[in-house]
Amino acid sequence: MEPAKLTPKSLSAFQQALLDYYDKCRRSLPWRDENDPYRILVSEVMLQQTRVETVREYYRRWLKQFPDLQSLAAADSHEVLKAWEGLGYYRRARRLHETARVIVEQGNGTVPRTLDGLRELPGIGEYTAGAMASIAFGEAVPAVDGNVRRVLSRIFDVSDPRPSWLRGTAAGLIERDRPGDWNQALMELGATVCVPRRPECDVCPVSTWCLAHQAGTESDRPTKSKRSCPKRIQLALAVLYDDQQVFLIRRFWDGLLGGMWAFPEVEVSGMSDAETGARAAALSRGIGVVGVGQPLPTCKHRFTHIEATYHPFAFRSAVSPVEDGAVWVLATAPTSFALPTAQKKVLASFVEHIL
DNA sequence: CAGTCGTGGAC
DNA sequence: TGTCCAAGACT
Repeated sequence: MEPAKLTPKSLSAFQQALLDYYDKCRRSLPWRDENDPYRILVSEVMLQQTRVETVREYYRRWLKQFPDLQSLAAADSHEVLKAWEGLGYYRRARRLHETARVIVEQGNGTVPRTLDGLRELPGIGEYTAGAMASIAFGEAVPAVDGNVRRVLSRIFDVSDPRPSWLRGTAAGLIERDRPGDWNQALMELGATVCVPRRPECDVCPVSTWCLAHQAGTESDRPTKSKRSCPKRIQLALAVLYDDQQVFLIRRFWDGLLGGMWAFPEVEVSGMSDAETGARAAALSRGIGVVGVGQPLPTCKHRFTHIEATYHPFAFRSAVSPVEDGAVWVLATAPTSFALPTAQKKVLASFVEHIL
């Protein structure tokens, strides 16, 4: 087909081409062909900044554990966090839990049906509200995620589209009969064909109308922002143990890994090895440490904006009564305690070297 | 508004 | 190896 420009006159052909592609080629996903607002909600929150393949299994287990809004609203915070363990961005779990409680307690269990109503809920931003409103309730509103941003940036050959332009443009393209499918079709195209690197324009159903493809600029659209390099920090960490038990504390709800269980730690960036060991020992004050700390191999862990190097030390101790927010658990099976990936690494190292 | 907030996979 | 990125939200 000859190159064409996307105009009000050609819009319906563009819509038809993309929806045909979606109907024919869409991936089979557990949350597709689903009209339960709660299930749509869970999938959308899990998918925030997280790959489809990662979400699949979490989604399945989550619905088994929390089959509806009521069961989630009634759940314990730590139980919720444990179900989210390993997914990352743990504040999402807390906000999803809050949202469930708000809907059950204030909304009588009825999920808001409009974008504006959904937008009020914690953890539901412009994208998620648009996705929910269009997919679950058929409201003709845009849902601009990273995929849609890339697709529109290429179709209109805009290097750095502003959020307001994206919303307005996406709103003007919506196929009014199938808003939910339309938004998902745009995302599906971005996820499978109009991908960041080496887009497959030769099989793209809408390349005819793509200005970037016509100009040969698709690889440069949208412009990739240079992100700041992660901060490097050193952390001393204390593994207090007695027989097979280790000591964990619950992190504060605010901040990194909020609410997760972890070994006591302290930042020691720039300090000497001796000072690092001393700071690790200081972490165990008051817990009844018996001997000196045994250093474990350091391990690196990369967060989004932090490159952390952990310096773990194992201290033989004695199980003693602990206050709220601390616990002794079996090192080989800390079940029911949500542990961050980095802490699991340290725990595995401890089990291997000390136990 | 630029920074905060995880993790695993692709290349 | 490092680098980028993935159905963002919130401050």
